[in-house]
Amino acid sequence: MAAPPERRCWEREQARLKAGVVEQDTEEWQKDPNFTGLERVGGVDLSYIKGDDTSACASLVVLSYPALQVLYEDCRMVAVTAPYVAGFLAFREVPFLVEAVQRLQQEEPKLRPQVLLVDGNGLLHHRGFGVACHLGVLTDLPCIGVAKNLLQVDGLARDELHREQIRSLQRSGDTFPLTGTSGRVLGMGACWVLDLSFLNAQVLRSYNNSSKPLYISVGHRVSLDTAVRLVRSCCRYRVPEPIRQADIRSREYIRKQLCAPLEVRPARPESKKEAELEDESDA
DNA sequence: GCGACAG
DNA sequence: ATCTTGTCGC
Repeated sequence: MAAPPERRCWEREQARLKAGVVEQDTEEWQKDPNFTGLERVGGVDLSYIKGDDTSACASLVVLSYPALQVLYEDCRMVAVTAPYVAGFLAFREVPFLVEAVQRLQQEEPKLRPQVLLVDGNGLLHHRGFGVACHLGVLTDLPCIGVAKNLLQVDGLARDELHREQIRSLQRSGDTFPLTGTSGRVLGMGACWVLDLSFLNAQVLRSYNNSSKPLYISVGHRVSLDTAVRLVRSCCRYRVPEPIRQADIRSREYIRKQLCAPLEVRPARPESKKEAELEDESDA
């Protein structure tokens, strides 16, 4: 659990970093209706092991645009220290994501993404500084927050109004603003994978009832409008391709990681020859 | 005061 | 985040 002193420390850091957030388009391609000039879109994600709250796999992928082919992939096991607390996700995940970006810039500078899609929120956050803002400021990359669930902040909740917005969305086929009690638009809800015309009416109805929107918000150096347009153009399925690929690959990496120790472990308690065995099996 | 709460 | 089976349709 997060003790009060730690929490105050976090908030101090957030306040400091927030001063660096840019909520406007800063790149030329962002102002183009077709994103001319955009060639690489990055996605980041962490996957966790079921009962283990310290081991995770951090992944960063870079996709070509607009083809959305994987150009770069980096998966790495990391030791998570901060617990998951809603509103403090950045302090749990961001350090490893920053490392991944730095590794990419050092090893494959030509593959540096021009924008990052982040699993989580940006301005749609209790203090207007979610993980997407955090990562954007620390890497100086344009970032967009894409959450699969609504973080209830500033009066936003999964209430009747929210459900009605989702229903109306399926008629207009577009997006709806996430307006807080303060009157400020913190992000946009969207659900584009609605092309279910091939289903019969019965199934279509149940599918619509269970369909969930995406929650898109500004992270850094991008306008909300551009963020929504870009995420939409990256969606083959509900989750935009960069994040989806990062998610798939980090999960797969963990799955293999989980199997590996089982082959070595039952060998023997002696430690000397274990290193040799591991060397051989790795090669 | 209690509950709700991105991944 | 993670645990899980089948089922339906292209």
